Amino acid sequence: MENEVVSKNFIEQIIEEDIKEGHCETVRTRFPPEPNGYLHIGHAKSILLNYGLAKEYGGKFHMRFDDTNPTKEKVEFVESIKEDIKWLGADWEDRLFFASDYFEQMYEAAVKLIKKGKAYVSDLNAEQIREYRGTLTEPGREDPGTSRSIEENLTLFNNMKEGKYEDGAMVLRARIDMASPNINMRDPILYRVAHMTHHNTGDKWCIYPMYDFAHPIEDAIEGITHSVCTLEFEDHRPLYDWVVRELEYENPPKQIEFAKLYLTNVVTGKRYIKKLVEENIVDGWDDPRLVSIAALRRRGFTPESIQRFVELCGVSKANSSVDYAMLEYCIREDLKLKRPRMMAVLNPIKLIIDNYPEGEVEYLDAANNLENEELGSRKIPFCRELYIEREDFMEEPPRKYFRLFPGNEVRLMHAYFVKCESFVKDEEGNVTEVHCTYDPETKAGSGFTGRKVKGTIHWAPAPYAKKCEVRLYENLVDEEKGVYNKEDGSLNLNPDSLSILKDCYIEPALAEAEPYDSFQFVRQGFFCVDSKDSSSDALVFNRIVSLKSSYKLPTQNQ
RNA sequence: UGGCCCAUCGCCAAACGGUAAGGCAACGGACUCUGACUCCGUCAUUUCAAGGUUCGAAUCCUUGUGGGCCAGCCA
Repeated sequence: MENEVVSKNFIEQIIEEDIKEGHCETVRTRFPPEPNGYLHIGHAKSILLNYGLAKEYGGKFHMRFDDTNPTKEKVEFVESIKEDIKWLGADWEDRLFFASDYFEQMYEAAVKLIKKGKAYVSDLNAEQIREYRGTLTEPGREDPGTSRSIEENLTLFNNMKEGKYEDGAMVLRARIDMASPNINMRDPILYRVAHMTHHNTGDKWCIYPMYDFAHPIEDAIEGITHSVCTLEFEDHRPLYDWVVRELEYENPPKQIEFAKLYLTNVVTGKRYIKKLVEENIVDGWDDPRLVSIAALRRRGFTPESIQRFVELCGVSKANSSVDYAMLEYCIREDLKLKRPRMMAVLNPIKLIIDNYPEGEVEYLDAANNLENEELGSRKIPFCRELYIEREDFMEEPPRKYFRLFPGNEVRLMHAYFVKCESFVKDEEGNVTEVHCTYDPETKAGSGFTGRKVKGTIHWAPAPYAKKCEVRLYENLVDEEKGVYNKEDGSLNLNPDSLSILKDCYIEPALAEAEPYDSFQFVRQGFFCVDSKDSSSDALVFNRIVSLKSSYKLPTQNQ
């Protein structure tokens, strides 16, 4: 790991060049979300990228809410966003900012532009503005407002601020180039009127700056050196640079764009998730099948696993979609050595050891994680009646089936070898009991080497095991058909995305598990106590991820 | 059909004119008290295509092709 050669991504290369050439001594980056929704895995990339860059170059990372449009923003979201970013491990220390704290400076900046003849008030309505803007292939036309004098513009803009106009009646526009092939440069709107209470500034303002005007100012005020954003803002860079230049900032920030993170077979669109929530297809924005930060946390993902994932994905300008398997790899990798490996029987069937004395119990020693001694050990009661996984017994086994079947011997993990002698079926032909004999000489830890078995299965002691609920998850959407329906754009939902198993048995040591605690359930995967629906007397576990398996039951193959 | 951006293995992604890293996935095999882990091995004679420049091109140029973004008083 220490010797891992990690090649620099293109942003690091730009930064190193900038430092080398003396454009800056160190870096200052920021994550600037609008508080209008919940964060998801895609935002994690941006957060961790910006935070990581600051750390890597000994710089500072800022948290900044880009709250310039009160019609879309809510405090509820600023709180959830802060919580998610903290959880992810991006520490902004005392550098928490709000774009709205700079409204005064932005207003003054606008006045400055007017005085330079670089901005004017327009009384065109929204529809007219659109008409005048032209199209992708035709240039726009001059706004009649351009003929106003500086004094008149100053007065009008002040009137806008004073609340003398209705929403939409007037806007402030930059004077750039109505014929530019880049539509963002066709006299973009700088300020609009919105009589609306802002979550931070209340009713102090009734004019609000547009993103394109506000963002470069925010960056410049905070001394951001590299303003990292996603690809769709590439066309805005000339405008970003124009604002910074016209306002004559001394250390102009540099905007750099990278490609967003997309995951395969995952739903991130706000509209879609909203619909899923409303139709009760998912259990809120933190449903474990979603990839919002809150959902990943609830599912049992760790910040470390997400950090690693983002790191592994890399940063480039190519639009791409990362395989979900990569995320699974990262969480398995993170939990592998950190978590106890316990036994849980998800789909139980009784196993009776006929030659084990009735009523007797012995407490077996079991290491919690054979690959990490620091995790210690626990005792597991062992007795005559156990539960084993229904899948681990077959009356007529296929080839290469190493588990229990009549006449076959397997190891009960942490316990003894048992040999299947017989089984019992009900009237419908379902196996209800498997009967075995055990060999006392084969006790775990005894050093027995007399013979070997091919299979080791897990179990839970019937009288001592605790019943619980386990939820298994698959992709929310159909992997075969693709995420979206080609006809109407709706989601191709996977009907099996959630399976609830209510009749599961866990070994007694697991009874004390608290919300967010996670474990490996041996041979099954990693599981986490659900933070929403679990209680101490009715535990609910979420499967975070299954273990990899090179064996498929033949029945599953068809 | 205006402008900007992108194209390297199934999926990410390096390579910066000197002869295609790495990870995920997959597939063999060894090991195994998890059919897990670990280990060992396989996996791009070729970089969207065609031309050109060069002793030498994934890298530079040209022309195509494919994909993304832009016509909010959203960010």
